[in-house]
Amino acid sequence: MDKNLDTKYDHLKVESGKYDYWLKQACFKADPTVDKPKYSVVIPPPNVTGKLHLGHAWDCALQDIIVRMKRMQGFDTLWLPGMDHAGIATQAKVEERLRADGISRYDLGRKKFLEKAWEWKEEYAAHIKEQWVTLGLSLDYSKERFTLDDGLSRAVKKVFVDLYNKGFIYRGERIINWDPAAKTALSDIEVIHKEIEGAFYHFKYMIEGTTEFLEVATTRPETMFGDVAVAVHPDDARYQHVVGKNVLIPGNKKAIPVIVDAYVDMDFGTGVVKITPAHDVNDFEVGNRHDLMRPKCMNLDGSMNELADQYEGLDRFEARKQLVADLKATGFVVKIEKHVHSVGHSERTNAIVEPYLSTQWFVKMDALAARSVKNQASDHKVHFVPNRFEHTFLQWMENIHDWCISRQLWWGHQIPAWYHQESGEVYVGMEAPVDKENWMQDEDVLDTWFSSALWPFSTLDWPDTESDMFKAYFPTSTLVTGYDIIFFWVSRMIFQSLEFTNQRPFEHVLIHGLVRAADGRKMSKSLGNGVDPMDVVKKYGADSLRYFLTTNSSPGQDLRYSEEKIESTWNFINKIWNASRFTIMNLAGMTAADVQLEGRPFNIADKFILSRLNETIKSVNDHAEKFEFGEVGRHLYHFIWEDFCSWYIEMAKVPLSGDDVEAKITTRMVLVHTLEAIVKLLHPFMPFVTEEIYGLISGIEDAIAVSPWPEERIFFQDEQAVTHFTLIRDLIKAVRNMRAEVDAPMSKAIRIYVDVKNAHDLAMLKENKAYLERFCNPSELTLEAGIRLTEETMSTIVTGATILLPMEGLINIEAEITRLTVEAKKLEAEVKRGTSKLTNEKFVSKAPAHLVEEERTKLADYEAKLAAVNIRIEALKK
RNA sequence: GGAGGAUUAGCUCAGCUGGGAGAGCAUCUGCCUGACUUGCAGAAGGUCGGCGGUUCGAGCCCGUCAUCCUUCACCA
Repeated sequence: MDKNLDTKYDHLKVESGKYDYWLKQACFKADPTVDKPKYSVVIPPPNVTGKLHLGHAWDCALQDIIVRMKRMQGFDTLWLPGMDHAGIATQAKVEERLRADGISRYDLGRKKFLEKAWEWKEEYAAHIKEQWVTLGLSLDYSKERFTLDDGLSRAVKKVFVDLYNKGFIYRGERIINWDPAAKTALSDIEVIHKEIEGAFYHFKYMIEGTTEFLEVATTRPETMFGDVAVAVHPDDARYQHVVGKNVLIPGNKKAIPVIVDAYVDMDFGTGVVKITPAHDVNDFEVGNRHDLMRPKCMNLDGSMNELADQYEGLDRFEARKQLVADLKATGFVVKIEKHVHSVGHSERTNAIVEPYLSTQWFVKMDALAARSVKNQASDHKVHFVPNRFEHTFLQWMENIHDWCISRQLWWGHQIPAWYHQESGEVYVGMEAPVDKENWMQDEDVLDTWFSSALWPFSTLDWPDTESDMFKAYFPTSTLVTGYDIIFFWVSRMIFQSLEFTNQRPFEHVLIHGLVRAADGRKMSKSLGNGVDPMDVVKKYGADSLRYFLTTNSSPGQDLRYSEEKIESTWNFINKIWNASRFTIMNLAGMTAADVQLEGRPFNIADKFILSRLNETIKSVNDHAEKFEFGEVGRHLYHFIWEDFCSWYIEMAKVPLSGDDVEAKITTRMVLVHTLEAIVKLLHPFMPFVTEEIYGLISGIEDAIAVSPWPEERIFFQDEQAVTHFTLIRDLIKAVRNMRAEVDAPMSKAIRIYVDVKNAHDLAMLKENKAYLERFCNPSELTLEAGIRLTEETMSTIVTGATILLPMEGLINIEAEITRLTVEAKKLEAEVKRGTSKLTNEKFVSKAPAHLVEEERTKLADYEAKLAAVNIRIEALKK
C-alpha cells in the first residue's frame, strides 16, 4: 500500500468506498446471541415523505457517535434503522402527485391508491437510505423495520385490541379537531395555534315576541346555524328576566332558549354566549349539561350544509363574509371589533382547523398518564438529558386529554374494529369476525403516532417477548430526538411501553434542539432558507458536517448553522491529516502494532504527551458518558492541535533528526501510539478520515470501526514530568515573546542565559538543552544559577527560571520603560490581590488547603516577577 | 395566565458539582521554521443584562427587575 499521503486532505477521496468496506466487514451487525454487554438504540424513524434535512443529520450524527463509541468499548451494539409511514403527510404527498395528473384518490379507490402509496414509499425510502450511507451511519440494516410492515402491524393491532379490552380505548362522539383540507380528524397536538387578527362580531339576538335583544359576540358567525341556545351566568342580574325565554338566531330567525350556565364569564364581552354544541368544545359540554341537540351546520370539507339556508355550499369563510354583510344590511350587527386571537391550523395542511362534532376512536389517557408519572419517581425512570425536559414531559402528562387516534385516511393501519351491518354491534379483534358477510371493518386508520409509540419494542419482535432480539435489546439504552417531538412521540412511547412491557422503553433520552439558519430563524421550506446536508457533504465532507453538528452546542440548545464553523472543522481535519502525514513519513515502516511502550526510555516530551493523552482519554470518557459531546470535541481539539501538533510533533523533530537510534524508536512509537489513540477517539465523530488514517498506521487488517477504544494507561512513573515539560515550554514561549518585543526573528541567533534557582530543574534543563537550542536558536545558551542582571539585558521570569537576553541596543529604551511600567502595575495589582487574600483569616481557615497553597505559590511568583521588572526599569533608566 | 430557555470578546457560542473567564471566525503584528499559508509565532479585545442577597470566595447558588425566544392553556 502506498503510504504517502497527499499534502492536502481530500474529503471526497477519503469518504468514497469506506461505507462499502464497513458493510463488507459487517462492522455494524449486532448479534443478540453473542456474550457481550448490550447497547441498543432505535433510530427515530424518518417520514417517507422526503429527504433528510440538517435536523435529521444532527439527530443521526449524535446517535452514531454514541453507538460507534459503545461498539468500540466492547458492547454488542445495535442501531436499528427504520422509517415511518407518516400517514397524513405521505398521503397528502401522494394525493398531490396524483392531482398533477388530474386524478383524485377516490378515482383510484382504496386498493389502487395504496399501491401508489407503496410505490412512493419505496422511492423515498431509497433516497433516505442513500443519505444514511452518505452520512456514514453505522446502522444494522439486517434489522431494518417499517411502521407498516407485517410485524409492526400485528403489534399495532394487538395494542389496539388489548387497550380496547382493558377499557382504555373507546369510540364516541366528541368535538375533535377537523382538518377540512385533509378531511380527517386530528389530535390536539397536531394543531398549531397561531395568533391571527380576526374580528369580534356583535349580533342582535332578538327576544322572541319583543323588540328587545341580547347582544351576542362571536368570532365565528357562520356557526350560528348550529346554535341551540344562548347562555348567561346564573348570577348575572342583567339577564335574569330573559332566562327561559327564547331568542331568534339572526341568520335564520330560528327560536332558541336562553339558559343559565356557570361556564359563562360575566365579565367577558356582553356576558351572553351562543351555544353551538357541534362546533365548540365548551359549548358541547354546556349542551351535555342541558341535554341540548347538537346540529352540525358544516360539511366535512368546511362548506356550509343545508342548515345554513341560502349559504349552503359556500365555504365557511365565504359564508361568514356574506352572512355578516347581510346582517349588517338588515340591522342585526351591533358592532364589529378587531380581535387578535389564536386560531388552530393543521400541522400538515396548514388549513384552519374546525372544532367539529364527530364519532372517533380515543385513547383514555388518565390511568396511562398517571402510570408514566409514577414511574418517573421509581428506579426505572427514564433519564432525560438535559434533565429539565423531564418537567416538560411530566407537566404534559399531568394535564393530558384523551387522544383521538382515528384518522379518515387510507394510508395507515386500518382500525381492527368491525360493525355488524344490521345490529350495529361492534367487534374489536386481531382478525375479522368469522361470518365476514355481515361485518364491515372500520374504514379509518390509526394516527401515525399510535404505531410509532410502539417503535422501541415493536421493532424488537414484540409481542414475542421470548425472542432473542427482545431479550437482548429491550429496554433500549438511549433514544436521541429533538424537543419538538417530546409530546408526539417520547411521552407516548413511555406510556405504551410501561403498559405493554412493564418496562421503560429506553434508559436515557437525549434531547437536542433545532438547527436554525445562519440568521437565527427556523429553517423552513416557505422561507427557502433550508440547507441540504448533502450539499454540505459534497463541499466539506460528512466528517466535517458531523463534527460541526455534534460539538457546537450544549445539550438541549438550538444550533445555528454556520458555514464558517464547518470550514474551520475542515481545517481541523486537514490538520489531523497533516499530522498523520508527518507521522507516517517518519515511522520508517513502523506501525501501531509494533509499539511496545513498556520500559522505553522516554524523553520529557514523550512523558508530556503520554500524560496528556491519558488525561484526554479520561475527560473524553467522562463527558461522553454524560452526552456532553461539545466538551468532548473541545478537549480533543485542544489536545490534538496544541499538545500533539504544536508541541509534541515539533519536539519530536529533535530526536528524529538526531543520531540516537533508541531515542528515535521511542519517538516513533509514541508518535504512532498517540496518533492511533487520536483517530480512535475521533472515530465516532469523523468515521471516514479516521478509518483512512487508521488503515495506514494500525498494522492490522481490521477496521477502526470495530477496534478497541483507547485505555487510560501509565507507562512510566515520573510525577514531575509534566511540570518539567511545562518549564521548558514556558521558557521557549518566553524567549519567543522577548524576541517579538525586540523584533528579532527566529532566524537571528542571539545569546540567551537561563538562570534556574532550583538545582534539580537546572539538571533537567541541561539534559534537555537540545530543545532550547532548537526552538530558541541562540548563538550561545548558558544554563546557570545566579546570573546577574545588567543594564544591557532584557529579562523575563517564568515560574522556576529567569531568562536574560543581551539586547545591545536593539530596543527602544523609552518605549520599553513605558511597557514595563504597565506590566509592573499589573503585577502590583496581582500581588495586592494575593496578599489581601492570604491575610484574610477566613480565607486561610475556610478554603481548602491546596487552594491556599496555590495562592501562596502564585504570590511568591508574582513578587519575584515584579522585582525583576523593577530591576529592569531601574537598569534601563540609567 | 402557566412552564421552560436565553442574555459572556466585534460575530456565533462553550464554560461539567462556586476557587483568577475560553474556542471558532473576524481584527492587528511578525513569519515560506525540515506535516500543514486550509499554515506558524504573537497581540488586542469582556462592569459574564441591571440591582440586591448567601459565601472566605459568585459567570455559576437564591431573590428581583429588564429584554428576547420557545411551549402549554385560554380566548363566546
